[in-house]
Amino acid sequence: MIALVMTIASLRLDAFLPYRLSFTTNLVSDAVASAYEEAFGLRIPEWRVVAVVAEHPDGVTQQAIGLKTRMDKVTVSRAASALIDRDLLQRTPNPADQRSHLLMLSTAGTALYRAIVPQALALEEQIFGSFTQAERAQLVAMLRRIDAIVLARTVQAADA
Amino acid sequence: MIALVMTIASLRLDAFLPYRLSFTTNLVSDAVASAYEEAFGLRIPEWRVVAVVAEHPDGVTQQAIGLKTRMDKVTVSRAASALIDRDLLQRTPNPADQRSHLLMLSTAGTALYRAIVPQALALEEQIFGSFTQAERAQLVAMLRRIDAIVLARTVQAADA
DNA sequence: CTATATTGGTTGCATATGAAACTATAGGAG
DNA sequence: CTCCTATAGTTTCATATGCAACCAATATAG
Repeated sequence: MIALVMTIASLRLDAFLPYRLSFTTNLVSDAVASAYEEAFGLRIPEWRVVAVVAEHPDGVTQQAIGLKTRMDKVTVSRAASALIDRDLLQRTPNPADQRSHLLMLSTAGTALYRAIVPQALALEEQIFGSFTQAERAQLVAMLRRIDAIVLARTVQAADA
Repeated sequence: MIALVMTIASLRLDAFLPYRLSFTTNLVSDAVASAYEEAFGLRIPEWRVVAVVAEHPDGVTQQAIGLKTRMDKVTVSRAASALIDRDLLQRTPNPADQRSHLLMLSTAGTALYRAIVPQALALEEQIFGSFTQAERAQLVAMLRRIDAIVLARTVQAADA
């Protein structure tokens, strides 16, 4: 006698990778966001702009920031103007293109950045402290693999 | 002669784990969200509610859904009413507590769910197809470790 | 039993986010 | 050059999200 087993395709949300990813990220982002907000009055997009600008001592355009972080140009624009209003960021003319400016940290912005970095690293340590360096590298590698796949998929979709 | 090396704490946003996590999740969530939206007219919170309800054939309360998914009760409430408006979800009285209802899928809701699951799995396959089962398990395990740590941290903070 | 505190869920409001329209500058094509 | 198209950035508007206030039902203290 033959046993015919009908399997209905099934899914446990709890084990569904996009869900798990989102679940964890929300937890982490909330923790990070409230830490920055509380300690420095920065929102996440602002912190990101500060970080990217800090990594480009010769100045970056908003467009470059948006490209790198995949933040919407509106988000970058608002984060930048908030930072400029607080004198943490400076605009200097971009000799190569007058539509844009080069953003650099002001003295105050540099000081703020120097103050944030240790706290950011400490927070990362609090969360990932139990991960070995190998595990962290593994996690980052997997995330980057996913990035590459989804980005390729998106480009494909845009072509079609 | 002693070389004194001053190291300023430094951080590359690109290698900062909370950032990487958020970056990847945004990519994946956008892809998933547009797939569901396009194919079924569901937003992510709605899809999650459908999925959780499907896993509880005897009914679940909104509160239980919120607890499990960590979605805000407002988000759950709105997702549920949208689904009820579309006759995908039914409310039945909760004998144990008259403030809440037990949510179950309607016939149409069950049919929708059966149609979504294969697509959701296919999408997961598109994104994670190059991951072995071991790698997927590893990724999920890491994410759950992070969840546990952040949740513990949050509870601690609430106590303090 | 009442009176009070708590909890499930909804509604209202305030904020965050992104798409689309717009402005100003750049970069060709003729 | 002049015209046309494309791009950097801002503004406007529509939508998503979550906190706070609220209502109704429940649990607890006296």
